[in-house]
Amino acid sequence: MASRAKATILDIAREAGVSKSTVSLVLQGSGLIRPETAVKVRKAIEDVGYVYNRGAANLRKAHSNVIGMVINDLTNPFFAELAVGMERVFQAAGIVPFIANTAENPVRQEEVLKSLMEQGVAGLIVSPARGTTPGAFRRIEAAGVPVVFAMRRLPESRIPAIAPDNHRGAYLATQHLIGKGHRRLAFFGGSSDLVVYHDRLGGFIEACETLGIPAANRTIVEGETSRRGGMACLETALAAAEPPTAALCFNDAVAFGVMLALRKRGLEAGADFAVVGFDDVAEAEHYMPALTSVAVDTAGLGERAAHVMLKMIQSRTTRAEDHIGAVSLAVRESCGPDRNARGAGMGDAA
Amino acid sequence: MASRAKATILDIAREAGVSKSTVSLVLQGSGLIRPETAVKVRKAIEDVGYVYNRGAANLRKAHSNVIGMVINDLTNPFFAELAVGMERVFQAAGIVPFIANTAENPVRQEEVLKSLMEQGVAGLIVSPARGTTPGAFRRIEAAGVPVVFAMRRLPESRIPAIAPDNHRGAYLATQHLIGKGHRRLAFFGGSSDLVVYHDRLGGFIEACETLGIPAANRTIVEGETSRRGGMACLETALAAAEPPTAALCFNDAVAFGVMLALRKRGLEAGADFAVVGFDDVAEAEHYMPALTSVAVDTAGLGERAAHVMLKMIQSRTTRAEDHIGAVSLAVRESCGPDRNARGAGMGDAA
DNA sequence: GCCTATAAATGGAACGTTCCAATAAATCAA
DNA sequence: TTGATTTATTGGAACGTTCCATTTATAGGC
Repeated sequence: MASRAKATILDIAREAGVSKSTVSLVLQGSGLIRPETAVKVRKAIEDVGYVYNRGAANLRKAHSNVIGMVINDLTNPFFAELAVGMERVFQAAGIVPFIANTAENPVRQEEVLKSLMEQGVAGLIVSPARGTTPGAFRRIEAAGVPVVFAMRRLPESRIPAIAPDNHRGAYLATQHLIGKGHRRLAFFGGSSDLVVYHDRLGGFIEACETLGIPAANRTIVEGETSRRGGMACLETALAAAEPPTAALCFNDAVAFGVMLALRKRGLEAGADFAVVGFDDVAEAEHYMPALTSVAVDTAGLGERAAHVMLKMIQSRTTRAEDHIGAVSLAVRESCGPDRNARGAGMGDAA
Repeated sequence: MASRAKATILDIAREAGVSKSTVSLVLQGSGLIRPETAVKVRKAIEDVGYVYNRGAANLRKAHSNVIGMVINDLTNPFFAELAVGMERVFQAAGIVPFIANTAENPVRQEEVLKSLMEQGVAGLIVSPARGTTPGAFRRIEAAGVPVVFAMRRLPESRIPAIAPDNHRGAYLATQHLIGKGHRRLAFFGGSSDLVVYHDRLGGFIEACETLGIPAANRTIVEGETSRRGGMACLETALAAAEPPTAALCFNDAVAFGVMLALRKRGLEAGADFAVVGFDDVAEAEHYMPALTSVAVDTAGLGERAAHVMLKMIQSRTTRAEDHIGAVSLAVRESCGPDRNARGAGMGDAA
């Protein structure tokens, strides 16, 4: 039924023959009201088709239970996995997080953050869009709303970040490639306006230097962090006089693109050109050939970020420790057989 | 700057030496205020670090500009694409949609819907979770909040739905398989508590009947709508005495699973067993072998759904026409060469 | 019986906006 | 000058909650 105008606690009160205060108490599950009264009120709530007005409540309480998750690219399954990890934690805490997508666009991000703030969120978990300006979170910090960065962070910011050990992951992957006998390596994808980029590229370079790959034998191609970007990177690199024989990719999307481009050229990932991805999304394992990738425990990091956020809200602070998650290399087929023992043909797949 | 307590329009008013009403007018971009006054007020807004309290505003206006998108499985790129299509439209309209994931869980969905309603959304676009009870939207309808279903709909519901022509899509795909010479067909994945399932299965069956495939030669295996589900379906089907030689899958995720399971058995999708997917997600084209799939123009349907929603909100109605989107079959490699001309070897791919 | 302690329910003042009706200031017609 | 008209600005009452301070009812102790 429900009349046209929305029902309020006053309507409930009238219906149940009690005061609005009593209804409010029932709504909050207070133990102060007599059970029979509570039952009566709850029946009235049902009868009038009441829906709680959180906006009005927050006006008094100034303590919303809404948490915003701002994601830079929802179509990248990596971020979807991250979001799902966080949701698990929030769900257990009885909180419904609202997800918003920025599509890697700082302007859009600005709008999204503004909207979330206006909505009165209790906290924000953000994977900042590429090209986010350093001041983008100043107002939010000033407002005292806790923020944590997930997966990505900003150059100089006091906002806590939850991210994998990108440097080490890249180092491990590069080391693996060099161990396989590759001497001309490439780093594909990403752009230097991302802190993660420098972390990962840094690990790549450090491994090269430590293990004796001179700068002349290193190809670095920036590019979109997408399949398309990966395809472009490979084309660029293969056009060189002495092209690389292996590549560490900024992320799995780029790696898939590289593998695709290889196939287009009649080359086989693994046998003809080694490719390693980063993030280890679910598909990596099922790709053909299966993609070697740096596993970062995406969902685990999402859970961690959510926990940190919960703790910050609870302790009313805007500060927290960074968390650097452990990484490991999931070795599969895409980085191919050992080059030192070449000519042997098939077999061997890590 | 910004003091501990949140700034309100009264603080701005004091700072700018005007009344709160004037500030409110400026905030709403009313043309009634003198430009110099507006400038002064805007400066004050900046100075005090004000953030608009939409909850308080909605209390008066009863007209929020928040739209909720409730998605049953964000990790399925298909739904992520849908969400992105909608976002494009809403962004142009200056609206920030909030996305919430139900993880295919009706209980979770209930919570999510409740939370969104309490937040005072202006409208809801929902892809209902599997197993949603018919009454799940009764309260929302009673509250007069416009709802549209995207991709999925409920058995008996007056809520408008935006979905592809599932029946026809399945018919086309099945027809194609039969045309290729297959005589024992399977339908893999999905479950009968989904309306879409019946639509797609219906198309499959109609094609079989029309084109002379007797019921005895049809295998129908329900299963999870995921890669895992697809793998299970194939195993079940191949265990039969006279196993099928081709399958139409409920969606692409299932199809990928089937292809994976084929590979595990040393069989090749296309050559040894034909598989066709549904939805045509971005990866389908890039898979190995490339997946034949029913293309539904996901992003387009998302945009359509968003437009319908906008129109409903604008015209204050809760009714709208269903929209059935056109479909087409994207023929690729996974359905293999023509069986009638078998033994010829390679060649032919759509 | 009265007084006190406890339990249960209540009225009213906030919270931060919007919007109507009203005021004040400026302009114009006579 | 006076009154009418337009242009800018303003006070105050709402919106639907929460929560404090009270009130009212119930029980217990003597």
